[in-house]
Amino acid sequence: MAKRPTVYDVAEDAGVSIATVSFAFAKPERVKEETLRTVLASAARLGYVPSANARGLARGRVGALGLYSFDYLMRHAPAAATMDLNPPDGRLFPLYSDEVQRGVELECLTKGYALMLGAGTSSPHRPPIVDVAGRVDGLITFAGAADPKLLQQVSRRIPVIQLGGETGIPWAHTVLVDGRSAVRDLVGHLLTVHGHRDFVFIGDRAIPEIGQRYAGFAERLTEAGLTPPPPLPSRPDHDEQTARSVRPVLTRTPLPDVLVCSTDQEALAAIDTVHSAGLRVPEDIAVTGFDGIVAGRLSEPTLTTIRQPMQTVGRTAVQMVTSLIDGVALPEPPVALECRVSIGHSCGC
Amino acid sequence: MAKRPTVYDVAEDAGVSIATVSFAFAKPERVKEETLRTVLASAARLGYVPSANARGLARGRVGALGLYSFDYLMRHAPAAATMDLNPPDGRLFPLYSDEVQRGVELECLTKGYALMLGAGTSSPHRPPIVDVAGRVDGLITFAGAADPKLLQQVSRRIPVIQLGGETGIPWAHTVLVDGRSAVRDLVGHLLTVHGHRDFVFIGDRAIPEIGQRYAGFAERLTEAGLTPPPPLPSRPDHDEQTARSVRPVLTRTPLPDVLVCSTDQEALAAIDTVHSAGLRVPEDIAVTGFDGIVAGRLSEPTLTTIRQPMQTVGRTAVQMVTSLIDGVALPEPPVALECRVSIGHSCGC
DNA sequence: ATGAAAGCGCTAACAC
DNA sequence: GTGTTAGCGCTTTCAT
Repeated sequence: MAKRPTVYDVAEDAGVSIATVSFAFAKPERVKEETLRTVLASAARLGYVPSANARGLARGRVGALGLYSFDYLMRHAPAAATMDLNPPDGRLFPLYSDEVQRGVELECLTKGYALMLGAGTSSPHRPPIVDVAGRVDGLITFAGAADPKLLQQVSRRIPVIQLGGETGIPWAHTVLVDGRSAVRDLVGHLLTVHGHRDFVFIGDRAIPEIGQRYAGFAERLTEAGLTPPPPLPSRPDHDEQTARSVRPVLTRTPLPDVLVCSTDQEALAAIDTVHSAGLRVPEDIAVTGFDGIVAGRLSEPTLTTIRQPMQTVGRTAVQMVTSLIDGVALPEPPVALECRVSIGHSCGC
Repeated sequence: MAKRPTVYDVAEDAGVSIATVSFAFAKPERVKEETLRTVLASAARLGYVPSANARGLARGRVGALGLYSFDYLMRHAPAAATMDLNPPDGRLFPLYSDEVQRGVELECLTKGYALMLGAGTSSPHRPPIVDVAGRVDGLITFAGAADPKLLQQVSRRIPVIQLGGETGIPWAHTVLVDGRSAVRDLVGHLLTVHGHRDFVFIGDRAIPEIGQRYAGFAERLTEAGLTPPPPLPSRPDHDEQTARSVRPVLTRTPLPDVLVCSTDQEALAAIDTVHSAGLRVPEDIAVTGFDGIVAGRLSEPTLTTIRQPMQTVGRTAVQMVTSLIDGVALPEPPVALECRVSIGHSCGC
């Protein structure tokens, strides 16, 4: 690690100017064949690795995108190495956000962008999201992961794409997913195939995406001549909160037919709650989710859910930011990605 | 995106010098209370986002680590959005490397480092790994993912940690996993619990980690008075190659008792091959793997395997690079992480 | 075809 | 406590 060689070192070693070294790497055709060879040879011998930061500074573009996720990532760590040895149940990894991230990674690679994740030194005046933003040409963030005020500030510097969340925010574009009609389909399945009539919805309608799902739920029930119940409060990242909402429901007589949950994580928590109340899924009560995460396929019973095209969501986001970076306007109105009902055993099928 | 505000803009707006702006963010205590407020207010109003690149350039450290993975990531993408809607079988994601990556991500976050993934502009003279290396303070790479020559070159500039692969390479440190004794345990299980005697090993002994696994295999068989067979050629990322090695084995009379595979991916490919030959696992022949990936728990039958502490591998790597960055020498000799046998149905249990 | 020189945005002495 | 200034390593006109 002695002293990191720079253009100057290479230039001196090759007996040329730093400009020539720069050209040798950037526009080889502008340099005489022989000079090129000399320069490249010196570079290789010295172990020259160009500083992408300096290049970024000089050019005004660094060639990297940023992805900012929830910090509850942190909570999904095995506490000790021995825990890591027991096959995990998928309740921790991979989650929805991980599959989206994978899509982002893939698209970045194909497009030749490096991807910057998470964040650094949380000095009081430089919050993580700002830190990431300062390192990249464009930013993708999960809705709700960062303070909207900061996001807005960041969006004055670089394009920002939000995954999920409200559309129509002037300073951020979003990738849309059509959860509403998928939930309509799912409720239709529960109504017609299973003959369910007594529905419970679990989830926080205040989250825009969940609001859409609830809308689909309510619409379909209304069409069937039923009165949609208000949603029961719950959060995907808070199993105990979900349990608190589910428990009272399980004492009703008669039991409702089905718990329609706004995410798979909540559905899995609900199933746990049902089980610990001594009841069975789906015999006593059916449960459905939304997302299509891996854990839903490892659960007992397997989860009936709605699958989002998670990787495609990530890829789409990358396509959107890179367009904006290149100064290309996004198509209006934005296309909403399609979801699909995925039948498991938890609905009674 | 108009014009990105810089320290100069903030300084002018706040009526101070750029140094004061810099201090306001870096060492707030060194600035008078009132000045601090003024500066922060200007910064907020202008939408100032500090450039991490410029800071990195000036300080000689950027506060980011790099992770370089296999480029066969690219092949693991759903070809179309509709494919993405069908619940995947886990054969594509998450793989071994994804779980390790997760560990790297988590540890980076807790340590306040940003994480740079994959790479960019493959100009002929700036290969991806060099590109990543030019953006970070330390690099983690999967063994075999990059050209050793380039790695060596990079290691002159920043510390490099290799995941798996040979130890004793002077220019790179590696995270060790004790696969050998775990395979010994697994073979012991197959010998004593199932009474197997006729073993087949599938995997490429030339890959250092796999070589270790084969060593454990051979040792344990020898102890039991059996003669270990030579390994059958195979690669984790090449199902057809695995199939070609397995097919001839299935025509032997009598059939071998068990196929001990060097990775889960090869084991899953082997199971497919057995099935398409019209045979059953484990009734006709048992199969075991190594790694403990998610797909092994979704397969039919579930896979008996050896679970690596994948997240811990990633976290350990981060701890190692950051130590090196801070100028702290690594303990000698390196500790090898422990693996554990994970029983599924594919061994006959 | 190659070199000289002016930045890119920020940090860190050092001076006031 | 705050301002001046010299770089950090590279790109990029503009000359030659």
